[in-house]
Amino acid sequence: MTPVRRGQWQTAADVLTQVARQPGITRAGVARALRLSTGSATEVTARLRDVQLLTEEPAPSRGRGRPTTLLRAHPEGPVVLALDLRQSNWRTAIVTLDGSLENHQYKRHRSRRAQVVLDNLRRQVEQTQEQYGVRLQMVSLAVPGTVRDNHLLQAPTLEWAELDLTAVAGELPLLAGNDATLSGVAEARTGAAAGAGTAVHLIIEVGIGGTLLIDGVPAHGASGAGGEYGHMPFGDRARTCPCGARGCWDLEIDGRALARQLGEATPDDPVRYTEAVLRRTDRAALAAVAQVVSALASGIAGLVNAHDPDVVTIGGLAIPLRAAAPDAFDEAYRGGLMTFHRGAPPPVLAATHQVDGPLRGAAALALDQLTSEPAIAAWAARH
Amino acid sequence: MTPVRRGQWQTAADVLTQVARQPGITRAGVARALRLSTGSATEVTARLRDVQLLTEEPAPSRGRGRPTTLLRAHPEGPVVLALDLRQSNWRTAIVTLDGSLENHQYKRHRSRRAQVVLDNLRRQVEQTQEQYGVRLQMVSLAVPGTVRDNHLLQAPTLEWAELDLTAVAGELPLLAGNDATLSGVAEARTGAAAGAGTAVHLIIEVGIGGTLLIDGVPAHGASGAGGEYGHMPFGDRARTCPCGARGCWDLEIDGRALARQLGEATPDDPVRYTEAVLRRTDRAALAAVAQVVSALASGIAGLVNAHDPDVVTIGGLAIPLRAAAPDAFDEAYRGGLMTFHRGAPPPVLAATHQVDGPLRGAAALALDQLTSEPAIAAWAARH
DNA sequence: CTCATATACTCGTTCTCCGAGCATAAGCGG
DNA sequence: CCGCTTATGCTCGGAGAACGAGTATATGAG
Repeated sequence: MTPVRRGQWQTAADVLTQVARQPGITRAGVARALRLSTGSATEVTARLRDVQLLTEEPAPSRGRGRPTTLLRAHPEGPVVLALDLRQSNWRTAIVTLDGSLENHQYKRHRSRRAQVVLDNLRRQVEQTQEQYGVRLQMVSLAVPGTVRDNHLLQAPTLEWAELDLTAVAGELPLLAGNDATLSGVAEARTGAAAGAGTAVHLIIEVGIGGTLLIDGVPAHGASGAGGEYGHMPFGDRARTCPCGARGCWDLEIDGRALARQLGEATPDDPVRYTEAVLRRTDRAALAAVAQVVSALASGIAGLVNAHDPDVVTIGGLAIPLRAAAPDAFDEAYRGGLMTFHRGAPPPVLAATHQVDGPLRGAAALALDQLTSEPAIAAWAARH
Repeated sequence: MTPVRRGQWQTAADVLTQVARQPGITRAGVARALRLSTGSATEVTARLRDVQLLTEEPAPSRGRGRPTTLLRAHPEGPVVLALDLRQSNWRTAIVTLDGSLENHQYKRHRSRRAQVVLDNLRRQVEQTQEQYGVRLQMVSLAVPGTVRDNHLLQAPTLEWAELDLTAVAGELPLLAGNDATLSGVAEARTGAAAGAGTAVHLIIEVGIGGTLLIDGVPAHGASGAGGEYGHMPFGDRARTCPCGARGCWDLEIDGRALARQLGEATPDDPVRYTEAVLRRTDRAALAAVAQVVSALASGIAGLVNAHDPDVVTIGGLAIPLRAAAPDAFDEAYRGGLMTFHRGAPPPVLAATHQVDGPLRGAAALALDQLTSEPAIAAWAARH
């Protein structure tokens, strides 16, 4: 075995990163993006073919010139299993090196008990391992809760206790992350925030989740629990949050807040409750919605002041909420901005990936690891 | 001129980055840190000597073995002029490639008018250029205000209007940044947050400034205005901030907040006023301080929830404020944390760089540029 | 004084990438 | 239908960086 030479696979890794980030890119396109000479492009792609990382197929011609090739994942190349665990169902897909998702599956939970669900996920991993063998390199898991070092610390929608997730992947490396964070990654890579240097992503379901993204990379914090914007004290200090803190923004912007405004009981399912309130046309409902939308927008303005993003993306219930009270949103948003931001406030865009967001984000972060130089070098050493 | 070869100076740039980040590091130490073979270390240092970027001097021996050498800036190598503009004075230093500050100067403003001050800074740059010639590669400037693309947008303490700062550096590249952000960089590189992957730095003078640091790099946002944590709506929405927004945290944690608590007029100099209140021992003053400290601590807790930092560093008046009411601080800090953070809350440490922080941070960011591969390659091409 | 230790220097080898020149596969226009 | 244009791919010699093995050197320990 040859020793690891400095940067031996660096350019190859760069090529794979391009391929993973821009599915369907051509060989000539990669060469342009990385400023590779045609000679280098030939050599690098040949090397990647040799070690079963990529194949090439003729690209549909676009104008004059010698046709180039599309870079595709090798049929014997490495894959990642992406899992998205949701409240009532879960999704899986196989991610290949060219960034495409295959073998999409959607399954409902029969039982929501943690052990049962995790066993099902574990079985899925085992099945995938049987099917793909050593090609399966990694498992990437999106979870609706706070994740820290592959431990689930709290999951309000699932109502699970603290939980170690590593068993799901068995011997394989696991990459567990918060679903809101991962959907932010998807937006920043291929969605509404594509190309943004700094982006803030927020998603309302039960409470609010989100993440700060810098060049497409989430600010995951010391242990992966970054992005819990719902627990910043933007709200009324008199209210205590289930998280243990007081005045959390969370309490001001979802179905629970609407119910409070309307003097109704705290709903069991805040998402459905919110959707129901959004269908109402009575004055009280409209006022409650406007109030919640204002709380959302002024919090967003605070985050814009703090982070100066190029763009803010919103997902989940934030989209219909804003749509229901656009004026209240705009007023509170602009009103919460520092003066110098008001000239050209960062746009607040609806997320383009919806249900697929977490899965695609999980896929993207896993591919980041798989297309890193050491991972490529390790794979190449075995072929 | 040879075309830029991919990574031609990459290892050399890595070596210089090490030297700049750890002043006084030895050649053997760099080789260990970068996992270079002894042969490569010999070659790279020789190359760096040849192009007048480094010199070596015998290192004081530490134990057995052949003595190694200290890597020092070359006497004819590139330098940066670091400037720290403060309310009543300004500081300068020359920064060399090995990260050391030379020729420290401290000057009081004769006039605080923007044009006069900027002219003085400009003159300093010109003098430095006369003295150092082409060795002077860049000017790095710390300013007590919001900076965006080398424009000063607002500077409450200086009471200046919006202002273009580029003229200060003349033809040279300018790197202007907020002083609080830069002092955070200093903490993250060589201060209390050294080694932290994610750090939050906060500093109270008039209002609160700060930054989120990821691997020692500040999250500067789309245009360099990131880190304005003082303008997150942690406070009372009834109050309007000079920044244009409402409920800003800023209004709850400095001398203006103390005066409001005490029913006194808004002070002209909130810093001195705060220091005076901190010397008082009457019940009203103690209560006001406790209130402000609580507002500070619960805001910090919110930022910890959001960013999950390894460590929080505080500077300026935040240090004596916390010292004056440590119990109020701890209670509000812990009380504002999400439950899972309470087991091992990130430490809130006093900044170790005090007045030198902005200057050292400005120096560090400038050196990041100067020790980047393209800058090294460009310099080498001329020697 | 000798040995152990840590580091520095030398040199041949390996490997990647480059650029120049040539080859190739399309579309375009007469 | 045949050259021309255009974009891309392939080949090959060369440059340069980094490595490893071997050797040299300066210190401390016993």
